[in-house]
Amino acid sequence: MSLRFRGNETQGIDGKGRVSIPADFRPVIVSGDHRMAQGERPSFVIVYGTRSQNHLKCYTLREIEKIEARIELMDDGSDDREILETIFHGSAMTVQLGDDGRIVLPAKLRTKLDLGDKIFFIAGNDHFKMWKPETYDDFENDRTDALLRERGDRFNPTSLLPKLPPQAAAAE
Amino acid sequence: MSLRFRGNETQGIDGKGRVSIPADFRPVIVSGDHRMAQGERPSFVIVYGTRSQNHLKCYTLREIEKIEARIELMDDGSDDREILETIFHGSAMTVQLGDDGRIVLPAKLRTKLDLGDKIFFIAGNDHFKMWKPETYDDFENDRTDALLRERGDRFNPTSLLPKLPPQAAAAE
DNA sequence: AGGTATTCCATGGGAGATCATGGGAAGCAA
DNA sequence: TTGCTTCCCATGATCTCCCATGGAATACCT
Repeated sequence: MSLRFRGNETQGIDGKGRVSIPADFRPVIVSGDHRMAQGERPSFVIVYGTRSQNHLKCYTLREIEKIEARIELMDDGSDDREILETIFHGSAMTVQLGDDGRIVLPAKLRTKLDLGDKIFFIAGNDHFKMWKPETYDDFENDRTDALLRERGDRFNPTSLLPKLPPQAAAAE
Repeated sequence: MSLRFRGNETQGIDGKGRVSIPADFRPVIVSGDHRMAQGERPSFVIVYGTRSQNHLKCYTLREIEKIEARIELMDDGSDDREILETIFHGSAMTVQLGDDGRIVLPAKLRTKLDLGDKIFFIAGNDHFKMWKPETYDDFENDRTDALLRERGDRFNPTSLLPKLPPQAAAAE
């Protein structure tokens, strides 16, 4: 099992569009970058997606390659495959971390998210997301809270988890 | 069967946010940490959850990975999965035990729980929880008592336990 | 049993490393 | 040139790591 992204963080964006990647995320990016051995600096992939996507989704090189492999399993020329190729190939970019752990967020993306001088990072399973803080609060945070609330006071999210298949549980 | 957390304890928080993990919990954390072999120090994961969560839930690495594996069984992009990812990936952090058995509780979490200079630990099954002592008294202690009371005077909690399936009971 | 040594534990402080962030100079493109 | 990008250096603030202390609990000795 490889390193995972964990946690969330708000970081500043300076006048040059530079953003510090949260320090906790950096080792994960490094460990997901196979090319590093050749003296390159660690990099990862930002998927900005279609017009309606209001956040950026970031994958390690290893993870994005897994996704690409899954796309290649799909039927050539199918609509579904086209959609995924447009998102993951056509609307994505590779960025490099500087020695100081920062990236430059291109003006195009800052405009797309309507970013000010702050950006919000939050870890997912195999990726992390970057949001305009206000957008996250309005859409995501409130939505999660609402979803939790509508299940009632005593609701324990852990109860949503499916059971592990018996042999996997035993392997532990 | 691995070691389990047991008991409860109130510990101090010093000016730097340092907290001694109860000595009884430490061997359990160590035994749940696979990476230890590589010379790392024992670590575990604190899940602090969404705004409404008024305590911290702490899992060994082994246990959190079980949870992550269960999340991965869920449908990509479903609401339920999003909630769990937000909680277990987006609102969690890995902490390392120092040689002296302490962790640093970041200011962010101390603020979230409104902690003073004391913190209350209580063991669960595969995890332990950390509470602001006063909050625990107000919410949890009272709640458990109330739940017990509403079952009547003679109620014996052990009667809630399901029976072990016969072969598992024998294996023990 | 009484007293003493030893270990483990909780807690505190200081030096050095890491991190977020800012600015200037050098390279590049229009 | 003019504007933009990349690289390098600088600076507080915070966080880590290491060392020190005193107390409690346990083991040990006589």
